[in-house]
Amino acid sequence: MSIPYHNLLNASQLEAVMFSNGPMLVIAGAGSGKTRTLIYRVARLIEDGVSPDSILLLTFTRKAAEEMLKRAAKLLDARCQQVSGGTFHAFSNRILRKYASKLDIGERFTILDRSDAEALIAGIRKELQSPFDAGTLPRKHTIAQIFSKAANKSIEIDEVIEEDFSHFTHQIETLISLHQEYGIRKRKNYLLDYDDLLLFGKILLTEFPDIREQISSTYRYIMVDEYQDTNPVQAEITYGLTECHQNIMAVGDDAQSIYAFRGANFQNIMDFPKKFPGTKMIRLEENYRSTQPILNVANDIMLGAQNKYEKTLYTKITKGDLPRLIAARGEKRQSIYVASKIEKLRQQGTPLNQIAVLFRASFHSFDLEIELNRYGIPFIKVGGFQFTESAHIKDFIAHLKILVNPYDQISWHRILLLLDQIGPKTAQDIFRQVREKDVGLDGLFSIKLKKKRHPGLEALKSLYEELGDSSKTMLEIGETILAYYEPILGKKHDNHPKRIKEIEQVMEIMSRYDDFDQFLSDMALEPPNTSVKNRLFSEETTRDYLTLSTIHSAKGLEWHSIFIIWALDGRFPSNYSIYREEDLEEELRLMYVATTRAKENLFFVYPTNIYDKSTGRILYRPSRLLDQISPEMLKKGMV
DNA sequence: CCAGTATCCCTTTTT
DNA sequence: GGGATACTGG
Repeated sequence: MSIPYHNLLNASQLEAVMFSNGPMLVIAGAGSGKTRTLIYRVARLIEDGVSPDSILLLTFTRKAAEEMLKRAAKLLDARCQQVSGGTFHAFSNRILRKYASKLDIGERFTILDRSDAEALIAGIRKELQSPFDAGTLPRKHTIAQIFSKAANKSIEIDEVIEEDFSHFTHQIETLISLHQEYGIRKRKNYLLDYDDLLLFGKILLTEFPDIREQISSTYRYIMVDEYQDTNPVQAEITYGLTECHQNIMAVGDDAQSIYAFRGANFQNIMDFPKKFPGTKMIRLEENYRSTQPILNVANDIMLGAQNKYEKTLYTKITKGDLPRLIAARGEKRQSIYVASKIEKLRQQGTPLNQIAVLFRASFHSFDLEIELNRYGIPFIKVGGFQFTESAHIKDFIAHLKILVNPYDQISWHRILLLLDQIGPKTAQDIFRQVREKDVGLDGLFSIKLKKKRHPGLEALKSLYEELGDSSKTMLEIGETILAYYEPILGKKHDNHPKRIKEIEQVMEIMSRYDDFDQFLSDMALEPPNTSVKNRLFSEETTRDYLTLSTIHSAKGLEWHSIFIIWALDGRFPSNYSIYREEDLEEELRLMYVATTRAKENLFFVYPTNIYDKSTGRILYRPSRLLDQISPEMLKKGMV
């Protein structure tokens, strides 16, 4: 073997890397070299003659998978890049396209993102909302949340409502029929939401033994990263994938489970050895990332949790500065403190790409972004609103989507509402006609309406006439659509040059694809997620960016210096999550994840004298999640 | 049946 | 500060 594994890995890591066949569970504390272990195992398997395309690496984001395989390739050779990797959703999407006929879902189905799903729900909601109802139905956002929770936890709608939304119990009947109708409509029009991808993927693997065998003979070695954040459906998929050969390596850390809100259950980790008898258990506890003072704080934070496995992180890096807890008088001072401190760190030689500012919710960084601009500090922001969710991008993409799936009701609706003199009723009528004719996009050309002239509709017809009868490349199609859309955009928004630029960026991404199906899937499942860029610096002039990120999006990453802002009681944890024990524990784990991202410097910063609208109180106390930290382990300050 | 305006409510995290 | 809803005029 060419790689000197035993020189490069500690005993437990080595054991995991050398393990070959059968089930293995690696419980890996934060910073314990979990990613490293996965990478080395990929390399080791390939070096031992396992074919790279028989390995499947399931991770939380595509980026994580790509990053790992790139590192594996560096370690061994380019073969590692042939390993299949991605999210459960992306993997399900792949097998569903291939075996669509089995489930009768149409291989060119459309993936509904969250707002598409909500739009579909809103339509049905309107139809169902009768004047005889006692109250109004929950808003579309809430309804989608209920449906999604049911799907992800594999339970019924009424259970979810009784457990988490008991104030809607009186509307359970209506919500159940709304859910049924939602399912019918998706099926009829070849639409799948995020949850359907997993659900149908699971069905494929559990109810069709022949397909399960085909798939498992392709993928002989399954690796699942972040297993603590899988939900019951994903667990079923894992079981299905490995039933024939039992070659499964799951890696996770119960203390870092932060996705319970979407059905994840770290019970999956506990159940693993029961589900796979003879599981090899390996624990990685030595931390290679952070200094001991940082780990002390992290360990103390977890003291507050009831539901956990006793575990204490330790490191050989005993020296280091004490983490700081800074009170700032007001949000502005918080922003100024953070920005100036970052500037100072940069002057002392820490590159910006080694610094991150983390926060609980995406809007927490708004004020800081202004301050960073003032200081001329370039940054990228990860998490929160994606630019693919903004209206103009969705409009543009909708025009492409109906080329692939002409019965995509949501996209039709979007496109038609852009036109003058067409509102919800007319749009619905047009879609109904297209759908009933059942001749694909051609249905558009024989629409009959009461009004004689519809200039907008005529323009739309000629757009699709142009797109229909030629052998245009993807890019040319995009340009044609943009040319059509630009005047519409101009009428709707004042800042349309900026929006056009963003659409051009999307076309740039599109030009790297060979077919629309893949492009559209990726836009829904793995959109480019670095949204806001500091406009003072274009991408070309500097590669050194500060990172602003939600804690959720920072999972698995590390930086030299970390600032956790809005560490204010009432914001993190928010007032919503302090009532239920399990909610509060998830916040605690979230704080734990945030602190363990830091290698050398850690700053908790909170503004004081913040008026809270929802309670009418003034917030001034540091986060209760920090209460368990012994006073001597933090250096306190005020600015 | 569309489009514009006034009013009330809630405000997380992601595939 | 945005979204859903209700109401009004065309």
